[in-house]
Amino acid sequence: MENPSEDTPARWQGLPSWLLSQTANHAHRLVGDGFSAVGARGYHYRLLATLEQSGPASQAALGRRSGIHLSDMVATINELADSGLVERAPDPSDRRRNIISLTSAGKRQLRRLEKRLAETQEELLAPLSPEERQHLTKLLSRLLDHHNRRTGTPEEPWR
Amino acid sequence: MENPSEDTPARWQGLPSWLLSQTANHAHRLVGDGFSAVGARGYHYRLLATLEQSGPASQAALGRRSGIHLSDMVATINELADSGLVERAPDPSDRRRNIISLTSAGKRQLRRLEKRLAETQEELLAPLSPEERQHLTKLLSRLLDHHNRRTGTPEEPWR
DNA sequence: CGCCTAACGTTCGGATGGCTAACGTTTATG
DNA sequence: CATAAACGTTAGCCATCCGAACGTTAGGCG
Repeated sequence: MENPSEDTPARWQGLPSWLLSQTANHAHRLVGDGFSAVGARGYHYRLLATLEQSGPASQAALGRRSGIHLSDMVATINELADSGLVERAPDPSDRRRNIISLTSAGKRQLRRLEKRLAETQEELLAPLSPEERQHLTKLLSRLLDHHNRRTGTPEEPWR
Repeated sequence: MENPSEDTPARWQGLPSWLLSQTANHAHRLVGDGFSAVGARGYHYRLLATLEQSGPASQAALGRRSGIHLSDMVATINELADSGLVERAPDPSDRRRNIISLTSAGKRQLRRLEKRLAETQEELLAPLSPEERQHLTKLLSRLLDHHNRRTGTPEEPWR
């Protein structure tokens, strides 16, 4: 009795929101696998990359720049600090703050993660030609921009 | 001290995997908001839609068709059954199975969810022209197909 | 016929990413 | 000085996706 319709494609499967979610699932899985092969996950990469780019900063500032929620920052920094990839030091000029900085081990880990990430992009976009990849990127960027503007912008909202 | 680089875009933000994930997040949020306005969530819609399309079936069969994990099916059906949108009856010909069927209230709910979903697509794709929407859909479909083939195909794996 | 495997439903729990609420400490501002 | 704001922290929720385990029931095969 489970055979009468095993070939019906289900109508929602053509919806952009569905395609987007599912494709993102695959991407998420690929990225996650790549990261976990090096003992990390998305937040770790985002934080390390933000740190390298912004330099040492307070947790709150890092949260703003990386788009990681403050309450998740705590755990993320704990994990990275436990592995010696990051250092947490009190800010002498403001005792509310911790100053987080990248260690050299952290930099090395970041290099590894970037490598994985690059490989993942290849795997993710395998079936598309270079032009198609570019086109997809452009379309997605426009969508993202639009919605980021509608919702509180994640980057540079203050200026 | 948090100003020196508030304008650096962060390099990962151009990666397709990132664009995909973030855009999907927005989509997910939009869809979820639409659904929750009618007291439902994604799994509910997927199950109801699958039910209408396949007709009554066992939980395992529905799980296969809808792509919902068996262990999540239980809770989903419980919730839908509690709201009277779905009925769970033992299969007289196989005592291992429950036969799940859509009630008329369930059909009505499905109509509502479909309406929301359609509105959401509009909202999601607002900044794109019809041709661009089509192009995006096509590119995503190709990606999804590719990866679904690589991973265990979600639909019709047995045939 | 009996056994063993496989399918089914169920419960429990984990991972990831995103988010809210509360609270104490510290700084800045009116 | 007093009040407001920022900071870090803890605790918790939600949705989707997933794996492990277990008892029950059917089916296939010797």
